[in-house]
Amino acid sequence: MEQKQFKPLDPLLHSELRLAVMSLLLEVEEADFVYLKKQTDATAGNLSVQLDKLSGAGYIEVEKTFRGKKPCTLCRMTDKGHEAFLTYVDALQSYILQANKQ
Amino acid sequence: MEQKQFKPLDPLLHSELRLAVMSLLLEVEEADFVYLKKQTDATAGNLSVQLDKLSGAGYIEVEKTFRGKKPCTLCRMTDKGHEAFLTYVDALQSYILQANKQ
DNA sequence: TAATTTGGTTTATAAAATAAATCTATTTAT
DNA sequence: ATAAATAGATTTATTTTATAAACCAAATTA
Repeated sequence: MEQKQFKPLDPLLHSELRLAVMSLLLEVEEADFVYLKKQTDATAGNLSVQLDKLSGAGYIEVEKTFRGKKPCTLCRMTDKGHEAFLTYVDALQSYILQANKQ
Repeated sequence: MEQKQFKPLDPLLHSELRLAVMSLLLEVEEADFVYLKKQTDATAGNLSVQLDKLSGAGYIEVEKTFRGKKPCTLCRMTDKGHEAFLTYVDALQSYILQANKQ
């Protein structure tokens, strides 16, 4: 799909949960595991895996700290992630633009 | 992800190739296999599978005819598919709206 | 002190995407 | 006429992803 008409969709972002996480991190700049889990309504296992992928791609930074005695996993979007997200949103337009005109 | 903030994304449409096909069928109302293959730059195998899924969901109609002596697979979007596509595009907005504002 | 809850990770399973192989019929070249 | 190549796909196999289930350690509650 390297055609003119449709721009390729970054597979790392073209996932419901990862997209939701990135969307949240764009708003808040920093969020912990529990917050992300609640906002996305994801299971902990799924969230853990998807955060790993985003982190592995360098789209988010993950910092493991403690809040009091409990572990606390903090996430924030990197510049690279920010750029990738904007590129993804732009690419999406090539698929849905005429639908918006309906 | 049945939360208020993020609307669920129809898994049948949340696929690069199926989304591209639907996007094309929204424009042209009717297209054959070869045209869809060229416009999406997909492999024939992949396209065949994804057309089956869209057809199985009732999002497109597939008519097998002949053009001269060669087989010709015609596709068009159904009302159900049209509705699903618009709903999908609307749901997407809940993930990417703030990005558009950047 | 025995459950239960919190905050996760790891492993296993199911589903999806992609690629490779195959098939039928038709052209084109020999 | 026959072999090789092309068109238009489908089927099967492989890889990748997503999801769910199981698990773990520490902390809290009963």
